[in-house]
Amino acid sequence: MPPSPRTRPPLHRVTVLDAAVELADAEGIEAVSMRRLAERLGVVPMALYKHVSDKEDLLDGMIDRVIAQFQPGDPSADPSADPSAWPDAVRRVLLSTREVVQRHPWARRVIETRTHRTPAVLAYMEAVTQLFLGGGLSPDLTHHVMHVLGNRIWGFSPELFNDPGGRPASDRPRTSGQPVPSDFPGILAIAADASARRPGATGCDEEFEFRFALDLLLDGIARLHASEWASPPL
Amino acid sequence: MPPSPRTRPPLHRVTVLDAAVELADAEGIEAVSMRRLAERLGVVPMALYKHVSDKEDLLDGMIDRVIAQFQPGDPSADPSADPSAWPDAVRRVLLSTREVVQRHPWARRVIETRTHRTPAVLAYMEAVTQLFLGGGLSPDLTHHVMHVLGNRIWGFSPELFNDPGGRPASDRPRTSGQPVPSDFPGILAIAADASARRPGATGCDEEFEFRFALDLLLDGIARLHASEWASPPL
DNA sequence: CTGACGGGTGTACATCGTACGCTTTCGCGC
DNA sequence: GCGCGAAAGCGTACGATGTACACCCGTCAG
Repeated sequence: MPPSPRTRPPLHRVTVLDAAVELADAEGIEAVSMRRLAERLGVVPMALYKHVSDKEDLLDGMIDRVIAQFQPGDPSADPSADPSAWPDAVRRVLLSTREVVQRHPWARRVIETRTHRTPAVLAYMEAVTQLFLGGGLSPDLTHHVMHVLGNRIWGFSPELFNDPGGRPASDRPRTSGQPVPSDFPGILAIAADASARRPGATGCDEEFEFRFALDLLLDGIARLHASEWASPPL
Repeated sequence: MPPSPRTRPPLHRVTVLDAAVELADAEGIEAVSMRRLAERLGVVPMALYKHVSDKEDLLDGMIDRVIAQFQPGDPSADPSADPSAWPDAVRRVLLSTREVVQRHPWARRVIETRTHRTPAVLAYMEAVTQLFLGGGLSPDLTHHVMHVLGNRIWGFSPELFNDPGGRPASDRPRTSGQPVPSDFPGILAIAADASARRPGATGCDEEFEFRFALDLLLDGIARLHASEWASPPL
């Protein structure tokens, strides 16, 4: 039902979110306040609350809009054709993701402060997970590999699976839809495998994940060192 | 009475910072406002500005206090004794760092929002760098390895070396001291090597760093997969 | 005694997120 | 056409936050 014409077409969630993304791109994330955003949309601040439940929801939605630009699967390449092709597939996806994130520099910081796993985030994780599973990696290995892709020097991993990211995690109803588990068979397979291995455990063994990632990196580094690796010439 | 007794000993920078860390540990980082912190110190909010230049400086200082708990070098182990011992040394340092960060869960998020490279941060990076250099790794390889320890699934790396993290990076004078380059010979060696390889370039080649990290991980993962790796039994 | 200075005070302002209630507009069954 | 209920937008108001600015007071060097 097309909105009948008035002075200004009515706002919608995506209109608001895209305007926020645009604002952040142009003036940085700290310029994205409800008032500034409303002003840019020619509307009073409180009008926005008809489309996002609060600012957290706005930020969640902005990230969803960015993630929507990812290209998690290249449908032209059948993943099961060549079982050894998964590294290239993963490389392609991550490099394309990187390109998108670089176009929205603020997204990096915002992603790290998100405490909700929105459907878009889960869908992206599912897509990457499927690349590994489709390549024949076990759910077990895939599980830890997904963790590895987030570990870093500071001594923590960004808790992709468990949720206690921010303290209160206000239970105000999100405006975005709730994810349904069956949409994410890959993630589910991982979770099932993990809980079979550690019955009764809730969440992942972060300590193990950290050591796993660390050893993987140190092994790889030692191998490069032993083979006298050097930067390619210009 | 040399420090003549008054109702309360005067504040110092570290007093303020440690109180802030305590507050964050107890009630979460969002509880750390200038007012709440001042209240906890029995002082009026504006009094804090005699010890920190603004809130960014407060957060920088809090991180410095956390980093001060890291144990970057174990002096009992001579790093040059066994040239193949560097992986263990790195492992020890990172696991101890991880322990500290886990005691201050807010630190993870705050570190990621810092835009300044404070002396404490640089000192920590220097210490890790020295472990690799001391193990015989080339400055070239060490350089990229330091970047690797920060790359992740989302398509960005956390720009450890170059500084354009936040936009304006207010040039108000920080209350903390300015770092002097000669204190960081390891980082310096890396920078020198890098600029010799890419004359005229400013900053690191983030694109290269990302691909380097990605390939390192994918190689390691493929190797584990080929050897039919599985989680150790409980 | 005096004057500078470092630490602490008090007031004031702009900005932020958002609760609450009102008005306008739109689409639809009558 | 009419009325009505829901959706969309408006206006006011409140409490919190970071911090600029002017001031006050106790200490100490001269």
